[in-house]
Amino acid sequence: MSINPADPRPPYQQVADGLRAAIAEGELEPGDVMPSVRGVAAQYEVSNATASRALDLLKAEGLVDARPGRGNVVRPNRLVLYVPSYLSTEGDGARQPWHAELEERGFTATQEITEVATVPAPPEVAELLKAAPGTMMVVRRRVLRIDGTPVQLTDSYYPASLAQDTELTSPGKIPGNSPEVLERLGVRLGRFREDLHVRMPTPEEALQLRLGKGIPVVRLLRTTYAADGTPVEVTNQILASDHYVLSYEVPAHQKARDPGGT
Amino acid sequence: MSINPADPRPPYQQVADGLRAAIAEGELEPGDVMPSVRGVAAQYEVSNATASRALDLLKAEGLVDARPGRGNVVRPNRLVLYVPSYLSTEGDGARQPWHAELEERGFTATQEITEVATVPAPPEVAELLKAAPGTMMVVRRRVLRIDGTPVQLTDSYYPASLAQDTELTSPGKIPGNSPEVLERLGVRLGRFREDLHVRMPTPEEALQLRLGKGIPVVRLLRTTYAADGTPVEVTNQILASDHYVLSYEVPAHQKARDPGGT
DNA sequence: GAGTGGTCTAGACCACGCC
DNA sequence: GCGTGGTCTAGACCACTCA
Repeated sequence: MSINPADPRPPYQQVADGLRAAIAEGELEPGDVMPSVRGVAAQYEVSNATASRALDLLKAEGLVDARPGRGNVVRPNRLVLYVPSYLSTEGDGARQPWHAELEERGFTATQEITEVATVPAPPEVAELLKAAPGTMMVVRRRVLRIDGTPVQLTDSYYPASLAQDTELTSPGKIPGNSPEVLERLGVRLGRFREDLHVRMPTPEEALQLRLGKGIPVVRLLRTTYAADGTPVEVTNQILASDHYVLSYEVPAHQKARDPGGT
Repeated sequence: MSINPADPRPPYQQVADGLRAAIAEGELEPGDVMPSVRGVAAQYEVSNATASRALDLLKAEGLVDARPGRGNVVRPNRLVLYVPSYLSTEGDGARQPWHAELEERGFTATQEITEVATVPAPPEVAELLKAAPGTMMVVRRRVLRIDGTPVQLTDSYYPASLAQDTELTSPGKIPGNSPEVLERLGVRLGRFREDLHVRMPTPEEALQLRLGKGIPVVRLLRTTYAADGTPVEVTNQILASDHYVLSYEVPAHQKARDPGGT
């Protein structure tokens, strides 16, 4: 049970391989504590720092979570939010909105409005709203929490011309989700468009979403269009990826995205 | 230009902050080489290892890419694939499939079929295809490359009953994308469903997709349903996230996914 | 208090890219 | 050959958790 000096792979990677295999083969299950840094060092006959480096690798892969003073823990599966972009078109008519489903499953979903302000639109938002850069927009920032842990940062932007002197500028919660609110303002809705980018979090995002090492974020830019094609809202969401499965349905009469061959 | 011992944040993070700020403020642009490890160590008056650790952090964030022998480079933006799940429903009729768009932009898209085999279905695939676990399926594995660099690993599974003795079992390329092939086999298509998971790559995936540190992957599970609701294909894709923006359109008469308040 | 992870230092060797 | 990143060691201190 030690490293192989003939192997071209550096020792810390060999150690990481060994630990990873132990997880893959079920010797260690989600929630179990890993052998300690010093234990690993002794077992593989490497220095303390090298063992620690190996564990760092597993953290960066999202496999392991460090709890200082307690140990390194095989990361438990955290997925709770299964999020269909729109509810099934089949069968049984109107279902509950997804956050109600969460409560059925025993979770508590809360939302905090952190800021409501009128600001110059960020360039990307301005472009999606077909406005000149720097145009003033109403922004509503909020944090969505499941059982108290933040899982989503959401900034919604509305053209000031649309939102001024409406409930959208009020600092408190507004009943209904944003499509409902827009319809209440007399907007006939046309379609939504969602652009997804995936990347590692900024340190700020990692802090706000309490992300462990090795957990990416999804940046979801949703543009809401009125029936006449005018964009009326852009929402910039940052999702903690370990809490989400995003699900989309695409009707078959549209073309799918497969590359040429099969 | 050195670290602050009074700051509770460890030195390597302070150093990382300094370097990150230099990037954010445009002192360093994408493609520029960072100061060397030894240079950073001298500048901030920390040990060699600590400076290296700071740079490791930036790598894990996907901000920096190491080129041994040359230096650490501010990661250039790599996004090339803007991928609408289906083409615009507006206006100008049939457009080119997305890979043709790529070639218009001067990229070369190639595809290699790495394996065609009949295997027991992985549990997740079996479930989506509403088959018993372990049912035999035809799998077609392929790698999609842009200008030679692999950006997507794709495994398509078909029920053996459907695929047996058809072109789907042939080892070579099949003309047309998979919806076209399915229709050629007499399947009337109903809808597609795509489930997206985001995580860090396994070492194997990182190797195959040549991923730098700090680049997550998207796992996209697409199920194709026939018009009668029968699932006829499941595709398991692993996407290099730094090459993709995924884009979806959702008609407004469906409900959007916004949480309760606004 | 014993064990844990997190961090640091100083100095060393290697492989690689470039001139 | 020189500078680069990558890695290693040995030993040290801190903050935290748990009993």
